Amino acid sequence: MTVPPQAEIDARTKGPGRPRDPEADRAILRATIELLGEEGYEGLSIEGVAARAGVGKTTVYRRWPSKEPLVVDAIKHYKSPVDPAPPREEESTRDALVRVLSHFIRAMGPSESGRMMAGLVAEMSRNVELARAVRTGIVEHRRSFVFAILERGIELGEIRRDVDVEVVADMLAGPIVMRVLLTGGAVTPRLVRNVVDTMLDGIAFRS
Amino acid sequence: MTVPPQAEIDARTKGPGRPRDPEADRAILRATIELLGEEGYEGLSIEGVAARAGVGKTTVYRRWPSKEPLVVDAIKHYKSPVDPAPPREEESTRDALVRVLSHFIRAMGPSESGRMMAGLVAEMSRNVELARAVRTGIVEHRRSFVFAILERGIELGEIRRDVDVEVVADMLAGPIVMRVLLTGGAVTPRLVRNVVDTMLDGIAFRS
DNA sequence: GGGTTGCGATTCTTGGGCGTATCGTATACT
DNA sequence: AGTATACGATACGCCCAAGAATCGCAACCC
Repeated sequence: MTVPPQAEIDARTKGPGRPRDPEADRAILRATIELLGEEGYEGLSIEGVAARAGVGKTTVYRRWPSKEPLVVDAIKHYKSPVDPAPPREEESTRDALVRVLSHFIRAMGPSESGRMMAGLVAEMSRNVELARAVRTGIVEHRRSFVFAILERGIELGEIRRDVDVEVVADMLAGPIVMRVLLTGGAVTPRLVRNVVDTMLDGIAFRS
Repeated sequence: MTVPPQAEIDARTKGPGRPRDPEADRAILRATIELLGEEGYEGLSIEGVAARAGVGKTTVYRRWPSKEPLVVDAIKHYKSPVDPAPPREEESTRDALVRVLSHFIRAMGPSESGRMMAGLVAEMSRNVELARAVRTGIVEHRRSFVFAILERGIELGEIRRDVDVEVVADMLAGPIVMRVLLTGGAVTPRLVRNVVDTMLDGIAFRS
């Protein structure tokens, strides 16, 4: 899924005059993501974005009319550096879950999207457009990897057929999100293994 | 645990002059909580708090020097309307978990602390004092009820001894928090039962 | 009753971001 | 060459909140 920037849609690529610098688009979107993590949505200013991107305010306003469309666009273009690999043929469901969640904790690290997500949460409860962009562009994308592994596990007979994959996915990601956003607790590979094993085996005592 | 307001600590309750109106303290703290949910931490203004509380700006500044101590104090005094009842003698661990999590989804509703928590998340990643107040005053308080039930379940032999109660508590609350803060999905009693049963039984297929 | 402090309301200065306009320069099309 | 648009930089008026100061009145102590 490749989304052309609103800027490119609006920009007349034909006709006279100096063409827009595509490098400016990239620098602005990158600066927006960075500052979202550092300042949050409310604290984000167009002036700050322009300064961080090394461009003039004019260059920002020529492309985006205000903060909201800019942030929505930045989120649409945001990609984790790498997606987790699909499960290998011989890989067990447990190992695949550990692997994809380990990938997730790196992606949610403070230098990655963790701080950015925190900066967006407050505004998401007010701003429907923004919330939709985050959900479809980031949250659903990441949950889809867990869905795939769980459904494959059901096919393989390693996972019960009656489980609700959405709920299980949230139970797997929940402790990581809780720690990153709320408790500030440690997010380690050990936590991931613990979560996966607890999820597979349950907590009920069996005699 | 009762925390006297910073205002009361500072206020000279003895000596000459008109005493401070304790109703003003309560109105200010309540307005702060309300506006945190509506505007978020960044959007919260002292002027807005004074207006909502029906007091003058002077009355706020006489008690708190700035926004951060005010919000920290408001959180320290924030109490959910009611805490969940402790587990009854004959109650199963499953029923107790369903009951306490059902209580939790009400407490995290939009008219309760759900929006307030969303409004705080961004600032918590920057503001250590605020983060500590939220964690010790709200998050830990609520987790403690789940801890108690899990540890009781271990005593009763209904829960395995080797589980990590912190991780399990986050796995139980995770789907609720994820939906409230990120996905906006439905938070229903059915979800709670689903989460608890999935947690107890696990998802691994057993022949 | 005099001294002291709290009250709501209002005024004032300061600071910063918004969004527009304008500059001289750069780079494209025709 | 001529025209049109983009560029970074800057200046501008506007608005809003911070935080201090002041006012007349209220409530408490001695």
